[in-house]
Parts: sequence; structure tokens; C-alpha cells
Amino acid sequence: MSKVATLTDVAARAGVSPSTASRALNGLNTVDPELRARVVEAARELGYRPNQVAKSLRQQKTRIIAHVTAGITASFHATLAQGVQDAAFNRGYTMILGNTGMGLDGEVRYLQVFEDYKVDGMVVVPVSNMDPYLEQLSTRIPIVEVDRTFGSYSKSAVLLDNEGAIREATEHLLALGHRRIGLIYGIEPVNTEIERKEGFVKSLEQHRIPIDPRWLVRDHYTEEGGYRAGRLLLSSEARVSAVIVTTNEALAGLVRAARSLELSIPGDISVIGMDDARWTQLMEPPLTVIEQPAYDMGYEAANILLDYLEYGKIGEPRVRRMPARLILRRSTAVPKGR
Amino acid sequence: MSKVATLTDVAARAGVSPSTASRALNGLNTVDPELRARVVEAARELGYRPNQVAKSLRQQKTRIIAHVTAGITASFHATLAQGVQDAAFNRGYTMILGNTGMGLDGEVRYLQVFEDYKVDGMVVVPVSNMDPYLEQLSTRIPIVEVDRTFGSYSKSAVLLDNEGAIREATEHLLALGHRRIGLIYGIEPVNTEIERKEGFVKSLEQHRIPIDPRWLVRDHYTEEGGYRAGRLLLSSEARVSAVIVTTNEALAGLVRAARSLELSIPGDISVIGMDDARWTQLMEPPLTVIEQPAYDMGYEAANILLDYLEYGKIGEPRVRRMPARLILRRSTAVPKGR
DNA sequence: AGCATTCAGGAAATCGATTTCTCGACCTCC
DNA sequence: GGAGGTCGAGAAATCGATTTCCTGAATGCT
Repeated sequence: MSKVATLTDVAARAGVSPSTASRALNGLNTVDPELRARVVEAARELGYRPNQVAKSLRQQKTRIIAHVTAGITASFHATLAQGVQDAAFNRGYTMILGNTGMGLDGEVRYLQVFEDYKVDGMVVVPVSNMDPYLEQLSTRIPIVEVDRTFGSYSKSAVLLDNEGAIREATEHLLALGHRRIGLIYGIEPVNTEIERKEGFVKSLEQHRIPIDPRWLVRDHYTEEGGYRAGRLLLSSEARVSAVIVTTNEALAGLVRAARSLELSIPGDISVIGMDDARWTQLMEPPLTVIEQPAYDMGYEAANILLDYLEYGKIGEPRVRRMPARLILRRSTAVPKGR
Repeated sequence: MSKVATLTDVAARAGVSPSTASRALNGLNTVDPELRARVVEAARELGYRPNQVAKSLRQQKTRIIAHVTAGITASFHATLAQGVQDAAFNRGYTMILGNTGMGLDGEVRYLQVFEDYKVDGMVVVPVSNMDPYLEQLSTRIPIVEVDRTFGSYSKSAVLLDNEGAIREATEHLLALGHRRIGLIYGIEPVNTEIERKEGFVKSLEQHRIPIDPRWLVRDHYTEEGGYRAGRLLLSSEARVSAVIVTTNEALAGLVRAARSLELSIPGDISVIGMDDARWTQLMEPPLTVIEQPAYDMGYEAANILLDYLEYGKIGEPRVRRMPARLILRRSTAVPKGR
């Protein structure tokens, strides 16, 4: 590979010292216009582009932010990542992606690698609330959590209004006349799942509807988990007339479970899922879902991080709750017995 | 943020020079075991981790590879990216992601940024065959193309066997008895679309079936494009009994178009789509699709790049064609009139 | 024993930029 | 006209590692 022009080359060609060349190119106004023109011209001729590695070392900042996420192939996370990236790029930063694949090992490993590369900050979707490493790392590098959070709120975070989101969904089902409602939520130890369950429980309590514990089923938030949970819930004696599922993946599993039990949606069972992945609209019937503002969450999280990086510690850690939106389609209806 | 221990700190604590400390930690066998132990211990005590930025500058390599992709929110690309990342990580490299958002501007901008950051190489999904910058860049940095390619084959590439994939799909429809088959393919100037069309045309020619030009519809490979193309194709007088769609996004659009025209699948029209995104299985009926080995393509592309980086120019540029797999489900059937 | 050859490990150069130091020229002001 | 100030530009230090380069000691060989 042919070598690239360096600042020294540019300086030589312009007949000035490297220091002056640097000042000229960085727009410092202590440079004679005549000299500056010469330098700029030389740089252009040589196709000079500053070496970011050298620059990073000297300035002790890289203009790179890392995004550590829990599963890029899930549409929610992909969209969120897109938001992070666009925000970064718009402000002259570059995003590095680390996909932890849902494992704690992966998370720690990525966090370390990114620290070694001296990224300026990170936007993290924590894989679980049991990562002491993340907690400890946040004393060394600015970290903004997104989607999930936990532990001391020393970090900023952008989260969904999980409780409100599920409440709205629950209210919708109650308004239709459902009184026996199931909830399928993740078994993973993350705050989102807890909060969603809270919203569900509070909503029912508020309407003085006693909850049968069999209505609450936890499993992994994968399609397989949703399927298992669905089978369990739908074949239970505590027969429910409606189900809320807290992830898009599990929703797919639930749909499959309903089919395998030959229950029609919404005839036999009303369904509310999560995330407006394309397929929910194409289903027959199209599914009513809670849409998360995934892109905005990523965008906002990155912006909070970058504000911090550029304007210093303006304000304390912020926790921002984003509203979800219930998209009514045709998977919910008045319950059968009515 | 508290500062981190440097190699000099470690050296001081172990009572040796930085050079020795470096040698000790890097496993050079010219270091007295006794000293090495002292250094290792000191490093452990200080929690020392080498600064990758400094290391990169000195060694003129970063152990970072960039992945420039055309749209991370599309499941095919997300899965492919996952493959690239895993391959990189497994071999001690880190992946930087750049999402060009289907635009040439975005592509060039990312290529430049990544060059500035001195990534060791790139795995690129070229956005179009009209990017001279990419061509020129490949003389300076090792680049492996994936999914799409074009121009001089000076670069290595991992591609789908597009022609074979579409041929297999076409043969399947022919075997069912279809004689009037439509093809919806992308209008974007990329080789994949050309090759897929080739496969289609050749297949029909081979069976001596004259092609009505109205059967070939090009539009953007987005859901919207698929919808438009579908409406056009399905309402045309040149009425076809089956359709092949070359992208997952356009497939979704086609399904929507069929619905809006109240054509049943596969009753009125057989459909073969592309990519086994989760939703194709959940449709009623589940869709027959051509599955691309997205993950493997990414994994393989990254490995070719890394082989090159680590073992030098072993062998010339390789172009690897990966086979697709036709997954038969229930969206194809014997044509109506039969 | 005497001279060549390893060899371990410290001193210093290096990667490519930015930033601090320094110094001479030119002003300013009394 | 001279002390103090400003200013522009080159010389040199710096970031944190790796990699020569070098030196003194130990080893080998005749």
C-alpha cells in the first residue's frame, strides 16, 4: 500500500515548519494569510488528511463513541443503533459497535476493548443488572445507558416509559371488556421487565381486578420463550381472554403458540405486542402493538453523551423517559363470552 | 475521570525501564524470568491495560476493521454485520460499523472517516457501482466486498450465487406448471439485481418460454417499491400466475399489493420471496423464500480480509460465491387455470 | 589467558499530530 | 529613545507505546 502524505510533508512543501502547518490547517488566526494559503494549497495537492490515530494520542480524545448493544439483529436494537450512529455522525463523531449477544461475558469483553481504544464515551444497553464492571467503568468513562438501566443512577439514561406503556395497553383491553388478562414478560433480570409488570399489576389493581398469579408468565424474551410462555398461558385453566407480550420476539412466539392451539386472534384471544416491526402489520389480522421510539431513543442517548463530552458536566445525570405509542390494529376485540 | 496507569508507571513500580516492561509483557523471551514476574505483578497491581491508540500509532496498525453497510435495519444486513463482527472479534479484532443509508454520499464519507482512523481493512457492501472513490481507496487499504460488487475484480468478494438462486426458484415454479411468471427486482445499479434477472431470463429461455417484457418490473428494493411494482404487475393485462421478488423488503410490499387487489396467495398467485426474515414464516400462508446465508457471508468476508491482513498477500483476490437455499413453504401452488 | 560472540536491558528514536516554549521583530507609550 | 508588550513562527516537548541502538557483562573457543 502506498504511503500517505503527513503533516511534515505538507509543511515541507509549503516551506514552513510543521507547527505552522498545523496552525494553518486548524484555522488558528495567528498565521499569516499568505502562509496559510501556501499550506492549504500544499495540503490539497498532496491530498493530505490528518492521521486520526496520532491526533487522538496527542489530544487524548478520539471522537469515537462506542455503542454496546444486546442484539443487533433484533429490529428494536438495530433501529436504536441507527439512531445512535446518526446522532454521532451528525456531530462529527464515529460510532463503534459492539454486539454482546445477550451475554455478560460479551459485554465485559467489549467494554474493555472499547476502553482500551480510548473511546470518548459509550452508549450502552446493559445486558443485565449484574455487571459490576459496567458500574466501575462508569467512573472512568462517560456512559449513557439506553433502554435498560440499573443500579445507582450515577449515569444518565434514556428509557421507555415502561409502566405507562403497559398501562395504556392494559386500559385498552379493560375498556374492551376483558377481565382475565395474561402478561408474558422477560425472565432476564433487567429493569424494563420489572417496570412493565408493575404497570400491568398497578393497572389491574386500580380497577380492583384481583390477579390470578397464573396470568403472569416469565420466560426468555426470544421467540422460543414466547412460544413456551404462550402454550403455558393459553392452555392453562386460568384461561385468559387477552394477552400482552413485552417484546417483539416473544410476540412472534405467542402468535405461533396461538396457532398451534388453534385459537383465533382476536376471536378467541386478543393480543397486544411490542414494537412495530414490519411483520406485525402484515399479519392476518394485523397486530395491535406498543411502539417504542427506538430511533429517537438512540439519537437522544447519543446526544446526551455528546453534550456531556463537548460542554462538560452541564447538569447532573439525566434520566429521560420516552413515551410509547399504542397502535391499534385488529388483534384486539371484545372478549368472546360477551 | 481518574487517569489510568501507563507502561511507564508499571516500569517504575517494577524498577525496570519501559523497554524491558514492554518486552516482558509482550512475551519476548529475552527477559529474565525474575524481572518478568516483577513486571507482570506490577501491571496486575496497577490494573494496567495498554493504550491501543499509542500502540496503533507506533505499530502502524490498529487491529480494527470497518464494516460499511447499506442499511443495518434490514434483517439481511444486520445478520451479515453480525457475521463480520463475530469473525473479527474471534480473531482479536474490533469492528467499526458505518451505515451508509443507501446513499453514495454516506458511503464516501464513511470510507474517508475510516481511512483517517487507519483501520486495517474494510468489509464493504458497496452502495452502487458508481463509486470511483471506493475503487481508488482499494489501492490504499485492503477491501473485501460482500453481497455486492462491481468494477475491476482487484478486490476479493463474497457474493451470493444470485443466478443459481433465482434459477432454482424459477424451476420450482415451472415444475408446478406456471408459464407466466413475473419478476420484481431492484432498480438500483448493483450487480445483484442484474444477476438475478439473468438467472430468471436464462431459466425461462432454457425452457423455451418466451418472456413478455411486462413480466419484468424494476423498482426500488423497499417495501414501497415492492408495493408499486406489485400493483403494476398484478393488475397488468399480462397477468402472471406467479411472482418472484428479489428482496425481503419488496416482498413485504408485494404481499400488501396482493392483498389490496384481493388476490389470494397461493390461490390466485404464487409468490417466492427472498430472505428468511422471521415474518415470512408467520404469514398466512407462510411464504416460500430463497434464503441467503447472510451470517456466513459476513463471517467469510471478514475472514478473507483477516487472512490477508495476517498472512500477507497469500493468493490473489478471491471471489467466493455462496449458495442460496430455497425454503419451500405454502405460498406456491399449482396455477389456477389448471 | 585473551579475544570474539551472545545477550540482557537501559537509553533514545519513532509513529504523526498538537501544543508549549522561545526568540526576534515590530509596536506602543511615555 | 528605551522599557515593556504583542505577535508570528520555528524548535522542541508531548501523548504512550514499540523498536532500534548501544553498552557492559557473561560466555565460548583456541
